[in-house]
Amino acid sequence: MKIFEELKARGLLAQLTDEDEIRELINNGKATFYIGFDPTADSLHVGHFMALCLMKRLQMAGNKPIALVGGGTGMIGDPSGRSDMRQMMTKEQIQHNCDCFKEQMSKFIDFSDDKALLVNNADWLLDLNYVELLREVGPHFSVNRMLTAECYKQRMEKGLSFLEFNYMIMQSYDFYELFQKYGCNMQFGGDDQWSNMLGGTELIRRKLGKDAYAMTITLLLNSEGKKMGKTQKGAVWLDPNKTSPFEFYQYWRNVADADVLKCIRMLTFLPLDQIDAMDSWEGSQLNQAKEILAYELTKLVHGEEEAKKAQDGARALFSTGTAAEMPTATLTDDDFTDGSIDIVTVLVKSGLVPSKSEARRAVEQGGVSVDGEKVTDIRKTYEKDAFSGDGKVVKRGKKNFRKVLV
RNA sequence: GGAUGGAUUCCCGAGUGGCCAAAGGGGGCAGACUGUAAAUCUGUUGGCACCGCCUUCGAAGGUUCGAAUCCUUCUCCAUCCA
Repeated sequence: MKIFEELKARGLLAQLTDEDEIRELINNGKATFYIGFDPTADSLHVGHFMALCLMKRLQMAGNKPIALVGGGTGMIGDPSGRSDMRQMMTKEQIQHNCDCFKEQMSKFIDFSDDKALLVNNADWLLDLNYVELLREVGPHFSVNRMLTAECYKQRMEKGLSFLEFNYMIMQSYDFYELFQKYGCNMQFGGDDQWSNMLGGTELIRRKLGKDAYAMTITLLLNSEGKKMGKTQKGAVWLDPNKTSPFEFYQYWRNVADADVLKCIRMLTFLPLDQIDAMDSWEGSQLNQAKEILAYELTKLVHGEEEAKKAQDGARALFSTGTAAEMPTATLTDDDFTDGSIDIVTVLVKSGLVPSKSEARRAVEQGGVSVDGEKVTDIRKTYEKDAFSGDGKVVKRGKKNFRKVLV
């Protein structure tokens, strides 16, 4: 099976400008393609991960990827699919985020020997002259048509600033620039980028009279239609300091039944026939598929060793309630009064709850246990010695554990 | 620049002088049931020294015994006019 067919079978392809041409190019390793990453945070997240995997797959098939970090476009902020304006970032922030991106990307993509490129659009966008740019590309964009673009739809109701309106032009200019400089003939990206990407192919056609192609990846949505990779606390990050391998593992271990196979298909590198075999799994067997998903993804992002640790930790934790692998918290002398500490304070200090009120509530509702024993009295106290040695395993709810040491 | 309407707790959205830490819904959290799933049911959802106190209803002032509610100024947003 060729790469194009594989991508299709995995359900990764959303929209394409010219299916036959794109198939021809990528199946024969003739594509030089780029994917843009806007530096909105100091770490990549799951959404970026899909794009990186796509790059990797295509690179393995002999195509040349260009990873573009949006040091320039980040100054503007992409309005696509957003209902309000992004907070403006300072140049320093953007630069910092770009640096972080570069480091994380190099773990996935092989940039050696010119096999892939890493560029920053700040290098050409920041020096543009306003009037010159207007004259150069302005005539090729129809405002009427831009306004009907899907990516502005939500903003047409709530208001769209001129700043953000220009995002599409900047992104189009990127493609135009890369096309000329590196012979980049394709752009890939998330499905929400479709209109921005088309802007680029149009610009190239009008300015240079040449063809370039665009293709989007399906957005990873769960069965409820929400974007995956988000938790209550925010995104699931690829940076182990922001989302620990254990948390990362747990996120995927806990996906809904309806979403497991889709995730395995779209995110992992497991062979398709193996995935097809899982298609008929149900019940507890399907539960195993979640373990596979979690393990495979953790392995891809954090390496085999971390994946093993996370898996062993999780298994032990949910079967016996004890394990070496779990987040720890250390109490200091200041946390104890007269050598003892109450359960409410333990919960807060360990980071299991954000406030004492919530701690109290958790205990009162029977959601707290220490070393497997349910705690129901909010006045329960512990001596300092109790935490010495291996410490105590404190649990809030079903899935929140913390080993508390002294 | 002018006119009108609006800004309420995580989100949506009631509340138009005391009964308001603020209805209702969503979401979150916890419990039961389970498969670390979904659905369902129950409880809970500002903080703390928790039958009490403190801080919250865009911001700052003011009226009042008492304000999310009334007045003044300001900021931001939406719609219409220019």
